[in-house]
Amino acid sequence: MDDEQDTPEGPFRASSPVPVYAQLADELQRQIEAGELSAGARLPGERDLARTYRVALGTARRAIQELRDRGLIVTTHGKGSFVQDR
Amino acid sequence: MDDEQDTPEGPFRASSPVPVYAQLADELQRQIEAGELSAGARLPGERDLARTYRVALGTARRAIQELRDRGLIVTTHGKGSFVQDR
DNA sequence: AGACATTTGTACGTATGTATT
DNA sequence: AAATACATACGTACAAATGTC
Repeated sequence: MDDEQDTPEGPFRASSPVPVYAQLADELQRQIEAGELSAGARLPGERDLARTYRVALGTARRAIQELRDRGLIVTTHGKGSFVQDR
Repeated sequence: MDDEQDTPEGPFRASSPVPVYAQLADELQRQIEAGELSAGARLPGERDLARTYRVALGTARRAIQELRDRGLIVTTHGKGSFVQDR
């Protein structure tokens, strides 16, 4: 079934006390810990994430920064963000 | 002479290999290390910085984030950014 | 070398929400 | 209640790094 990219995946709500960027970061962390995103795997691009989860580019970037801060991924200019080992 | 707030202070140039936000962070770090901003002192607000240095709000915020990352200041919601001891 | 596509980085500007005083 | 200040969220454009052809 190829119904995964048009599923809204979200929706994240701004009314939550948890910021949208943190909700997205949490969701991605869940995917990493569930093994849906394995170590070494590349995350979807910022724009892909923004589209998929219906958030602004800046919000997607903020979520990615959050994951970097949590030590879960490493980002390289021109390449993408990759899940860290451990 | 009170000519300090209308002096452009900058100007920072986007043509530099050093990003504008880093140029601003460097300038503020200089002021801190020169004692122009002492430990415990509050930095100008983000919007003040943006106006004074003629940069966008987001760029001023980025510079402040940079100083946080460098461990030079601490920011508190609703209060401001304060120079750290040491 | 050069062109091209993809992806992240920087910089701009605005509106609204939340915390502090 | 009001003023001030940081936080979040939106959207856009161009620059820079990477990889491929």
